[in-house]
Amino acid sequence: MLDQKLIRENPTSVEENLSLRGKVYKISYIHELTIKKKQIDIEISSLQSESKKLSKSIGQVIGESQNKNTQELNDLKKKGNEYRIKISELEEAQRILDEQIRNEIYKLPNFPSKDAPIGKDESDNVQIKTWGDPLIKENLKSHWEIGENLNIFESAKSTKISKSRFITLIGDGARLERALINFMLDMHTKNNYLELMLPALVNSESLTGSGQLPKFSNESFKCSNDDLWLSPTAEVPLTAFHRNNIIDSKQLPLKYVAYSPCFRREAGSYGRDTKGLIRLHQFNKVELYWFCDPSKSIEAHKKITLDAESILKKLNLPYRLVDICTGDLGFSASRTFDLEVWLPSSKCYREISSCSNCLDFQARRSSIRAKIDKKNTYIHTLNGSGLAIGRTMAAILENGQQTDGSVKIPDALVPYFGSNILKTA
RNA sequence: GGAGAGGUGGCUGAGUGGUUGAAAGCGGCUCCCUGCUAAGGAGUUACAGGAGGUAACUUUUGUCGAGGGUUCGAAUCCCUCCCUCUCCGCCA
Repeated sequence: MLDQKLIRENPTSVEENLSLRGKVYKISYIHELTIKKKQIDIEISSLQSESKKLSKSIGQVIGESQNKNTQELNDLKKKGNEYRIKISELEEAQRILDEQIRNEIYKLPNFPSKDAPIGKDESDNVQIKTWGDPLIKENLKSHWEIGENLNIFESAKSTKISKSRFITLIGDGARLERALINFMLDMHTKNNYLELMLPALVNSESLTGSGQLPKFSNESFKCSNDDLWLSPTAEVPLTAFHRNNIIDSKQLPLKYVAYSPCFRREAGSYGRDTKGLIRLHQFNKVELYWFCDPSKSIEAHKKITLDAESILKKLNLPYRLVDICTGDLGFSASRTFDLEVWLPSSKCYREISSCSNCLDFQARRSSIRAKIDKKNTYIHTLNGSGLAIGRTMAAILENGQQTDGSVKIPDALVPYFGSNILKTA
């Protein structure tokens, strides 16, 4: 959420900053609302002050006299009643205005960072570096072909169980998924991340706090009988973990790692990535998350990205680092580095981690602060996948494939998987 | 799911309509005292927001689980919701 005070006092700069996303944002309406609301806030406060003094004086008069029905008292009470009516009218107006402002302000995305490359869409993203040698050969199999041959996952039965875009992992496939989760959690906890196992169902307030609601209600699954949704990413409960908290600034940065299943409706992506492990309604992910001092978030963003990268390096998977342009930034992000892993069958890099600095955008929505220099200050939040498990498995299958149809397991994973080769039983 | 009991400051806990943001105790902080420690004494100590000031600070509002209501005035009375505990039922 953007700062309401900034919208009220400097609407032009707000519009300019937002327009870096390559779209026009008109905020004159919300600007007027914030001005009106401020006036009402001031008026209410001064009326409350007068009314409070009056009530105290009534208390005094009653205390001093035996007779509780004097003309003086009745006049004072009458005056108090007038205050009460006036205040409640203003409070009603304030409530309506506040709701209108929230409705509007919650739909405004975060400001893009000045450091992010300016651009319209995906095609303007900037490759910062590559790591490893991309495997380029003819007759390479896709991961779903490999998976089918090895019988480690399948879709048809899963479609019967649920619908399309669900998958069942079988035997060594399930084992490999589990190995990847444990491997990543161990790596990150050794690197001073505190592991959390969070609720997979989250309420509307939590989704609003991290930015998924109200604008993207179409992208998550909702439980019809409750105010609960299937969490689309651990970023949601992680942000909500400290909602309405004032964190001791000595504890910053707080670094968390959480494994969670993620559920996404993938509305609007019909026909894309229909095969394999790339785009599913349910997938597993290990998420990294920082709550940090606002003055240190740029440095923290580099670190969280390095921490995600370290997994790809350990697994010896070729990847590249991409600086997401202003037009392609997610709603809550101010700057995002994507890690894209090489998928030889499609001869391209595919996103496997997205590391974002949200500045105080989520902290403001979720009211997460720390006392810094004696003032309660919204902290900065950063999130990054470390990594998406299903896509990591896809990359391992494709990059490790052997001519005999087996798959070489990366050395770092062998202790977790229990074998250095994945082949038909 | 049924029945009952609760939710008050960092903690324990008093407070059923009036100058009460809240007694008392513990804890915290400051100072004093004895060589150090232990013990003791005096004082001080909720939080959040707004406005003003470079700042120390001043001022104002709100807050006793949350949100409404009654009243000139609510921690206290009424309603709704959330949460915790106990018993029963169910259950991994």
